[in-house]
Amino acid sequence: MTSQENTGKPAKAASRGRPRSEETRLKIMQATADLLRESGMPALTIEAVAARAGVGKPTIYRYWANANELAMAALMETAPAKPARGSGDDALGRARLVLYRISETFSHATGRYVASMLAASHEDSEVSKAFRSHFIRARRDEAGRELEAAQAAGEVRADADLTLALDMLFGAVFYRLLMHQSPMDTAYMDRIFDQMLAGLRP
Amino acid sequence: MTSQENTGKPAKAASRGRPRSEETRLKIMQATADLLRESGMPALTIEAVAARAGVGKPTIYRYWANANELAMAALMETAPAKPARGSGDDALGRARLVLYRISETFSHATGRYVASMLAASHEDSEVSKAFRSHFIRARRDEAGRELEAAQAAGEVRADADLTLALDMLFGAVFYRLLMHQSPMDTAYMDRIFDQMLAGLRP
DNA sequence: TCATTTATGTTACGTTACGTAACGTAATTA
DNA sequence: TAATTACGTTACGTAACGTAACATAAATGA
Repeated sequence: MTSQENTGKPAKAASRGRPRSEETRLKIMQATADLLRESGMPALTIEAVAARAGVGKPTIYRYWANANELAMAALMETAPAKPARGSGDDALGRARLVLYRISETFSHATGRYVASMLAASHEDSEVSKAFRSHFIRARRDEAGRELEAAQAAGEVRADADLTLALDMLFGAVFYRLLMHQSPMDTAYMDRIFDQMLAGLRP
Repeated sequence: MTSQENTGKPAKAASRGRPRSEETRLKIMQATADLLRESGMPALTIEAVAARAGVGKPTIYRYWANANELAMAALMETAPAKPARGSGDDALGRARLVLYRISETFSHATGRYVASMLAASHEDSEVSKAFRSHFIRARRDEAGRELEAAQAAGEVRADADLTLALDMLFGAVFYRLLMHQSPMDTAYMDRIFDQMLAGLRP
């Protein structure tokens, strides 16, 4: 059994032998997150993580295929993308909140890593897919549901292309973040959102 | 003199000693582009490039600081982002052409590398800046000029925020490319553009 | 209690690529 | 001809890779 397609959280089956130590897993995640925050991706070597976490190299390789996947796993735990529940009064307001939340997530220092790792990972390992889903797909779906609700309520044109609208909303955020390196604030998010609405209103 | 901030094309001064061999430079660029296309970024080691190009390692290090910069330099030569001159009848039509051209550039196999390298490079070396400018800034400015012309001609609302519009147009393209991994065709570009226009028209 | 199974840490190993230094040679200018 | 700069070759120490072998620890089932 290779370590190729492993998310770090084993499939809980096989109740037979010695169980996977959750403590060890946490130590690895913590050491990874720390190293990443302190010294960035280039410093994130398996050997450094092993040393810092006080675990053996083979233990790491058993669950993650390379430093990249390790980083993704740690970022998913460390920088959780919380759903934007709360004070939205209407569907459009809640969709706007999702965008705010996205910009929060990615504006922090570690968020930059998340963003560029998302962009750089073309391989489709389990971890890679989970990473995408965790940080993007889930947010996008959330915003999508709100836009659909808004459409049902007549606040958005019935023939509007919501998929396209989502591409443009999320696209602007990431584009500004990755290509521009410009700051993200809620004022900017509002302008994006309003601009988009101008084209969507009945 | 370190090789730190070198674009590969020396500042042509110092007519004193033996001149930089353009042939050697080309061999390095070619080998880099080939390796990148055939086996991807992980295979792009300085040693491999040196061997393939038939040059010495130190020669490469004299002009590029690392494999990343080497790749960027090669991509700038190999996958030139041509300006979208031609058959645009009006300003908006020409802006649309720029978007087409962008999607062409990035839809090809090597374009994917360009895109993810753009996203991943946060360092601000000379090469990195040139890379950004070559593939993004220049295109964006080009499209921006057309939108301004359209605005002056009254085809776009006078109070429209063009910077924002450009973020959304370009953002959608890169978002779809990098985060979605979805195909880009002119039909999609048209939908993006039309959607945006819906919010910009007087 | 004891055999079996699985996870872990340690140590060790061969391999690859790094980035630089030293040297002799080639190409150009003054 | 002397000075200068570029190039290729060889060599070196270092870092990290990824894996193998081994002994040990922790759980299960008979």
